[in-house]
Amino acid sequence: MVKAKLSTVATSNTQTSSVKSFETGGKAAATRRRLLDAAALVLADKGFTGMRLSDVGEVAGVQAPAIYYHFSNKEELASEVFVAGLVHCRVTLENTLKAHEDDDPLERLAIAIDAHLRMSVRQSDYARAWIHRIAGDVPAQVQELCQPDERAYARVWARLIGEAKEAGLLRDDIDPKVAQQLLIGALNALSFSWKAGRSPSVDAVVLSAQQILLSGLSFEERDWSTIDASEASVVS
Amino acid sequence: MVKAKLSTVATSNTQTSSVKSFETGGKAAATRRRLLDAAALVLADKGFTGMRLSDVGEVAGVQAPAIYYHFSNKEELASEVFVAGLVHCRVTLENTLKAHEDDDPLERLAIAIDAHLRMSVRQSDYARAWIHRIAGDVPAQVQELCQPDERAYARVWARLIGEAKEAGLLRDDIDPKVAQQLLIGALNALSFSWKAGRSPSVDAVVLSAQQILLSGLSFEERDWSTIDASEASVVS
Amino acid sequence: MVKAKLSTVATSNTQTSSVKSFETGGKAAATRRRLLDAAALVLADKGFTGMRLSDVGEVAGVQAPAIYYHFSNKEELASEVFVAGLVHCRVTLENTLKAHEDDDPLERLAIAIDAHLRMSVRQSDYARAWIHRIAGDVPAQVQELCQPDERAYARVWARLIGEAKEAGLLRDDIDPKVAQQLLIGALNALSFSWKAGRSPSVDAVVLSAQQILLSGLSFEERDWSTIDASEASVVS
Amino acid sequence: MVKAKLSTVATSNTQTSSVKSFETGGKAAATRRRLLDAAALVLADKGFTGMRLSDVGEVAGVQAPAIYYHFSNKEELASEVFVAGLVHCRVTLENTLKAHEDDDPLERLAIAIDAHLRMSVRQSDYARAWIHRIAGDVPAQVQELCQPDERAYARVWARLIGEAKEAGLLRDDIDPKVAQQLLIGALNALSFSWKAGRSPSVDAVVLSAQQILLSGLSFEERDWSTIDASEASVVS
DNA sequence: CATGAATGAGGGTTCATTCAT
DNA sequence: GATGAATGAACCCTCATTCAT
Repeated sequence: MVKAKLSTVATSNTQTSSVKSFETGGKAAATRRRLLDAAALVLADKGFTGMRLSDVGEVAGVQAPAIYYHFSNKEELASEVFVAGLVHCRVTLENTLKAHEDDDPLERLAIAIDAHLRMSVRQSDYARAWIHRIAGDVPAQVQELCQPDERAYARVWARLIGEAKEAGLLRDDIDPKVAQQLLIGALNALSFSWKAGRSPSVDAVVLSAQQILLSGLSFEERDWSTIDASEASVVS
Repeated sequence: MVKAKLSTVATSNTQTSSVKSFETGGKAAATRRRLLDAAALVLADKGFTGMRLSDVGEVAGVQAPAIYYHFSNKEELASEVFVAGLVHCRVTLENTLKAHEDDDPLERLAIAIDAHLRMSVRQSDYARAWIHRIAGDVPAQVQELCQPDERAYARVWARLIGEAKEAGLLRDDIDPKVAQQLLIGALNALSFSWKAGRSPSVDAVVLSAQQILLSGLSFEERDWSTIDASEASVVS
Repeated sequence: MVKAKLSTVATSNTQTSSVKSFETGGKAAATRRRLLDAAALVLADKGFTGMRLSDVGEVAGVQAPAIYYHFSNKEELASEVFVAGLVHCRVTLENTLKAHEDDDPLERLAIAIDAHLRMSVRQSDYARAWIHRIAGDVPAQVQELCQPDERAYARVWARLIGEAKEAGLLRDDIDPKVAQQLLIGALNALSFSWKAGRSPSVDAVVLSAQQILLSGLSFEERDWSTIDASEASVVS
Repeated sequence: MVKAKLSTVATSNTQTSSVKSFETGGKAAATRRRLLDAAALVLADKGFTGMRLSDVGEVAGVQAPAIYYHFSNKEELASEVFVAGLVHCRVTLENTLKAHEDDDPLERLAIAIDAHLRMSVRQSDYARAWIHRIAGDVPAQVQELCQPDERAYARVWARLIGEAKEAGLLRDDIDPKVAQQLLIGALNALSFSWKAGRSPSVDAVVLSAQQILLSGLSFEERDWSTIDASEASVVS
């Protein structure tokens, strides 16, 4: 069984697939990728329990048992999708933030909000897949496999909020943990409910979210409409 | 087959139970209630797909097939739970707001936040059940049955936000629809991740949420720590 | 799930089934019995791995999933058949021997040979089922469940051989353990290859087996043709 | 597709392997042999139904599909193993007996018992494989392919017993057919249950078996402990 | 001569659902 | 009003088998 590194998969979603046979060398890797993509798509709108391997196979253009050539079971397939999504989001976020290392904490938060929203809204089923995973329908086995990456992703946000707090930019009476969960929850809800065509533009969503969340977190009054992290998110 | 109207069930949860045998007359209604309670509990932490009728039966103290005497299928049972939860939340919210009709829009929002969080965190499996339902694992049939009540609940919040906007209390550059989704999403995320004992106190969560969301939505700077809707939420 | 005691099942095979509803009270017990009978039949000529639950269901007159109402899985079903067979054989053997407690060891061995052969050849699929189990195709889980009863059955024979040895009736140079395995193996082979109509009569098989094995084990020269345990084996 | 005659394979096992690359010319034949050896090993302790081609491949050091270059399906592979085992046993036995042509029938039987036991216990997975096959888990197709060789092997024993009977050495009241099945069954049971280290020595097993079976078959009282066929069995 | 990749049939098992009692 | 017993659809997964390379 061929097993590509997760990081490859995680970032691959944003690349054109026309070069796959050149880069990854071989049918297996391509099929594996298609299966992950398919699983991400299905997970994104059915959740783990609702995902049938036959659906995944159909989307990927293979029979269901072919999945077992590439993954040892449903749990492993789903876990890899979740992990790939988490890693993709975190890496993208980290890269984006690295390009704004010298900005002040609030601006960095604004950039993070921008990046997270654009990723989950526009780009990847992987991101939507793991956002769904919050429902308790994920078996313990999968939960364990994802936990390290979930924590890693959460730590990025915790650090951002921590920076703001240390800089004295956070309102009093705000519990940082609550702030963090509220923040991520709010962003996920937005990406979840966002539907192309029927929702405000992504730009509008991003701007509103920044406005509300940053003014909410901090005393500082600024105009976030000039911040843009979109060029950075292309990096990955 | 005995079949109570949905509204009966929905609102019954807000009444004292001492009169149930008088009003609804007997064993059937009692079992029906136990099944709804059981289903709410199971839905709250397994979601629709993850809920097995045998689990519901076990919690309710009956065999699974007994469910079919009271509900025509799994979908109907779940729908009634969701609707009951939605109605309960909406009615409670409306009652609470009615007691603060003369307060200004931001205070009313603060009260709504308080009420919503306390309901979902502390009180009812019904509320937690429908909050979970955001995951797409609910069949279309169920979705349709719940839609009217979902919309009704959403309208309460839409009105609150609308009032604030008309009063000129909302920041510019904030799309009201986005604000609404962000708000509810943030609250649901908080109730979702809240775990007795391991999380900050409910009071702390409420306060932080109010602080962030209200300062985020409005230019006004206030201290929300004095607002308390808890006496109102006891009404239901 | 209704669960009859094994001993009931074990001995039930030799009773007329016309009274089952009177004795065991209920459809479940009857179906359970039919399933065990069916499984015994299938196991007897396909072995564990070769047994399909659909076959068992068909023979028993139910659908395959109905098996799960009575047994928790294939292993449990098979184990119960094996154990029932073992218990049936052992109990029958013990009862038969009890009726010949005062006979000398060789006569008791002759009686045991008679009983074992008649049981496995003529009466029960259960006996044939566990005789087949010698093949290694039985999962460890099943093996463990049967081991106590296998050992108990083996001990009966070990005791018989031990008695003969202590009475000085066993030839020198015969290892008792080897003798025991040879004995049981020989009997099982005979029951295995025996086919109604195409083989010598059961009486002839029994007589030859006694002749060979007892003369083989002991110096004593006797005529075993007068021994008959058949009346005893009706006991169970 | 290269397809060696069965007899080639069957007898090849009895030749020294130092010349194989010369005689059979090449990689294909070597792999074929490895596959048969592997299949014999797996069949010996899992039986036909329990044998997976992937297991065979793994033992042989090739992938499962490679089997299809050498055999047309699972049944053919197994049949060749069985036939090879049968032929090996028969040829060895015949050679051994040829060296004792002038001995009296009982001595020849003693030698045969010795040879059979040592072969199955010590030497070959092939022998153990076909002994297992007595379980009915072998499909009809395989059964048919093996039948001629099974009969041929059985005839060797039938002849030995026939000789004894004609020489007046067999007890009365012994059916020759029953004697034959009892004999082979007993030997197979012994080889089956024999486990290196935890069982009596092979010598002890052989001696006990001879003692019991020969004294059982015949009136003659002898001491079989001096008979030894081991030098003959080296022939093969 | 062998592998990589995939297929298709089928097996065990789960679960919503039914129906007689 | 509820249970006991069973059904049937569907799911995950295994394994013999195929075929291009």
